[in-house]
Amino acid sequence: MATDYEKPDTSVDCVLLTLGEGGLRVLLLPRDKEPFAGTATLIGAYVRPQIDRTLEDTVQRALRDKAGIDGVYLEQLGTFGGAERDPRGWSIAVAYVALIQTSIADEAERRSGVRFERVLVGALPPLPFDHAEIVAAAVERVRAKASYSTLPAFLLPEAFTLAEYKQVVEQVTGRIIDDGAFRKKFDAIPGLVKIEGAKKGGTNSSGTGKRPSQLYRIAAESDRPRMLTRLF
Amino acid sequence: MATDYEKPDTSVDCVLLTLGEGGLRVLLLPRDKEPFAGTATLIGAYVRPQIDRTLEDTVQRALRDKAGIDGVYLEQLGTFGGAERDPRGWSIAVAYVALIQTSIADEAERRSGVRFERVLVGALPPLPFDHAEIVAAAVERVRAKASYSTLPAFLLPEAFTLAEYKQVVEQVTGRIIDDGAFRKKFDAIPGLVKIEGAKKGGTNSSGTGKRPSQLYRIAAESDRPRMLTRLF
DNA sequence: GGAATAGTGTCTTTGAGACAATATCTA
DNA sequence: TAGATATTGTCTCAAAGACACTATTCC
Repeated sequence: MATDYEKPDTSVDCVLLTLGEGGLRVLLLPRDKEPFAGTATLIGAYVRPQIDRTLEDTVQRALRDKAGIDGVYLEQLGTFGGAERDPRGWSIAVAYVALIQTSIADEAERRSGVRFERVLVGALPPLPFDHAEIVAAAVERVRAKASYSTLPAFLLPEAFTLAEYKQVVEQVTGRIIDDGAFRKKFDAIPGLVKIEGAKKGGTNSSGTGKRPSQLYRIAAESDRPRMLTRLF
Repeated sequence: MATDYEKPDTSVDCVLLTLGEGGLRVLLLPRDKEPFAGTATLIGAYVRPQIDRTLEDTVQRALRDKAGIDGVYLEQLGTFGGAERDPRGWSIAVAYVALIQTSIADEAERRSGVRFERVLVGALPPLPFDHAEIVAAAVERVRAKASYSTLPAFLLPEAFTLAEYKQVVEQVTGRIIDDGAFRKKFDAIPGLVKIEGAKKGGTNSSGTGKRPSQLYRIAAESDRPRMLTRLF
């Protein structure tokens, strides 16, 4: 034991992001305890030294226990601490971003009975504590990294087309990218590889796509996004 | 009070960086307590809810009390937590980077009697805890931001020449930049402004510079680095 | 063949880098 | 005026964006 002073409460909070109608969505769950019981919030947990060995352990435990989600891509976002952020007093929250594909969220709901509130990041309801600020930071981070890393791939299924990847980048950054330009860059991205085989149906809205398109996947050896020098 | 579980120790650690012979240097101080008493370490302090209102308060307090340094530019770096990093048990350290000009460090030493160990970031001695990892992250951060923000200005005196700024960028990034190219970009950087007046002596090693050069300073309204889209 | 999307090629413009030329100071 | 650094201008090359063109599939 290292100090005689009172210690702040320490927790983690996870901004769970996925794609949905209209773009990037945060997955929220109703709080089960006071204060703000019943209100939709980020998924979090207190750090429990007896159970967790690392901070990421705490996050994975929270996701597993509260959301039925296992082993996803995590990125530390920042730490929010102070006397004001929680009405109960001084607290520290280490915030993380998690990116999952939509089907994982669907499965989790089916298997563990949870019901996510999936809200567009641009239309957040009022959130308790400083969770609105945390979500804003998460969106900012994802937006930035969408342009210079392979992070968007973590929002997509294992196999995805170039058009789908492009659509994610466009949705997240809000910029429309020229198809030719995108394709040139895309081919050169390390960390993404072609899968031999094509895909039917196309990615368009009408559903009745014509020419099938090449599928890609994240290179096996990289379970985290590859950093690159400005792509799009 | 929010949990019945034991809480981890929570502290902040500050990577205090400055320029010196050979480039970027970390300022370390000998620890005054066990474990590792006497060993050079980062400047840190336990979070004290009774004293501090925010995490930055804790950092500023540590810098003031232990290093005699006041009100510097701070940037949160990341949070390091887990069961292994401190032999005393589970702990969390929120790490910050602080950039100061050399003269501030000199003054602090003169006024408060502390003696910094100023080590080149490329030649660190063995550091206790996970401080080596924290320093590495800090250097990485500064290196990256040197190219797309006005962060290097925080390592320089209030007034500096273009050549001095360029030298910082080169020292930090390790790349040599063409003078003409640098100048074109530099002129366009918002957040830096000309001071009407020149400077004698030049910036060269021989000391006997010839033509004086224009001085610049950080624009008054910005006490933090301006983010830009890739400069150098 | 027509419709619709996938993928390629080309042209133009922009900007970075290399480097030459000029400017301004001190001694 | 010589020497040294500051500052500007010009040329070249490569990448980015716009956009036209070809390819492949389903109906």
